[in-house]
Amino acid sequence: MQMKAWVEIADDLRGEIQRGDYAAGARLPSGTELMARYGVARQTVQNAMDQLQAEGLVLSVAGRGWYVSKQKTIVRLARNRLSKAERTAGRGTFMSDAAAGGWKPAVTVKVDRVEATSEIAEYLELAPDAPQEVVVRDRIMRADGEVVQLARSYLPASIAGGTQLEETDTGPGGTYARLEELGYPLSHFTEMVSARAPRPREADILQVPYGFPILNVVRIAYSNDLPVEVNLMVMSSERYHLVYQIDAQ
Amino acid sequence: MQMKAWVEIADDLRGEIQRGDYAAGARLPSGTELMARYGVARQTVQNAMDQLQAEGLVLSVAGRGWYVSKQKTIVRLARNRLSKAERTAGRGTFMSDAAAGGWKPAVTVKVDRVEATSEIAEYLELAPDAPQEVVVRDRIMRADGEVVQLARSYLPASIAGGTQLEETDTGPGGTYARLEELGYPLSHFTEMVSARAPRPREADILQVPYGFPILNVVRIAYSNDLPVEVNLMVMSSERYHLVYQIDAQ
DNA sequence: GAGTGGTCTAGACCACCCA
DNA sequence: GGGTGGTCTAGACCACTCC
Repeated sequence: MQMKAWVEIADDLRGEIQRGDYAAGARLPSGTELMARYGVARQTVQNAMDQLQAEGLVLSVAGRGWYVSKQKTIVRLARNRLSKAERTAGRGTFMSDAAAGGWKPAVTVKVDRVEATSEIAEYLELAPDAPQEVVVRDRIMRADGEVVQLARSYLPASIAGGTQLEETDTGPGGTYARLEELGYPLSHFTEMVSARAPRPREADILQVPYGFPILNVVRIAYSNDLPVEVNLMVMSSERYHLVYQIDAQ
Repeated sequence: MQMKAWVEIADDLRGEIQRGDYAAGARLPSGTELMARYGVARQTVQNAMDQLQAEGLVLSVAGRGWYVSKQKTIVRLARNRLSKAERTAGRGTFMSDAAAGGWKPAVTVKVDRVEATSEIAEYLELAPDAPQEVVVRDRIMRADGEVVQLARSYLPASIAGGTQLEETDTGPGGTYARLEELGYPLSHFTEMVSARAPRPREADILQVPYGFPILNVVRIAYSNDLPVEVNLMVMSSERYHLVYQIDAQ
């Protein structure tokens, strides 16, 4: 009936999970059992389970079995995480989320200085004849020890060069607080959200299954229509749900 | 060196594509060629290509070959797509996007009336003792004939029942214009964005490869803190990039 | 008819877990 | 040591495209 055998198996198991036949955390039938039940080869069962993992329903534990994944506490990005109030309260956005979500944040930072790629130059609206040097802040964010986000920020060297923005620790309130002190009051941000499969390297770092999609966010910070920072973020879609509020005007 | 053979192949080809060895639209080496080049089995090459497809870099054409996917025109959702100006101009949000993007929109609609699930009741903040009946508007959106978005809206029957919101055609300005006429001026919207692998059925409808992630958006429309509509949207992450603007306050 | 991508099978090997 | 998930191979069949 079905064109693809593994689709039928995945549909069956998904239905059973959603109907509550298997509770969260429960162990699913083993590969050998499923091979017998459906009369298919090992790889076909594997394909079905890969699909359910990519959907976020199932978690595999090597040497033990497949388990119905528990609903992880989702991390919400509220509107006011970018508010001036949070900055003056001395919190960066990630710390702000952590405080709201109740988990223990940790960040490792690496700072560098490079020539902007054409993509970055475009985001920062650097004129072709202007200096193309940018400060790069590379960050790995952890929640309760687990890697949940990779972020890479670029700031024009003409603004950030030689300031605390080139130190690993940007101090209370983070990058945005320092930018405002340097005479660049922030007016607004744009965030562009997209999704894609992780590169194998990203999947390893974020500790997500290979097919599991990641969210890609490009945030640009503006000071009166002048772009002062662009931040490329990659996060596990299992851990993050992004929330935005829009006025109806 | 690499643990997984297909990861190495995928990394190689990704590098070659990004370095520009293969232009957009160009044909990649065939399966037989890659099997010979890397000394691996057919399935291993297939796995590598599946990965590159999920990343959105490669497109397969059955019976012809693998091609570097062209950068599709991205559909941007600007802030003012939900603005009052667009509504009074007689445009729904999808029509608004179409006008901005320059493509030909088409929508098929199915309307129904059902009991709210617990998820929907929660979004609409329906009290347990209040009537749970909701009007469901099921929509398939096409851009230039291609399916790009599935949307399912729920409105409390106490608001939408017996009105034009239960017709397939909601008239100029769409659902939101009618809600305002019915005495529910819109104050703001919340959008919650997440990503996941499509269910096989969704992948077929949206015409995306199986591993290719989809964006999941839950939009709630509020009239002075009263939720009047919840809209569950599913869209191909290949076609959609979501843009939000946030004030720095 | 030859070549292509896509799917499935049978069998093998590995790393891991648990009794 | 036996069971588990994960990966790879060799070979087969199918649908499709192009000549």
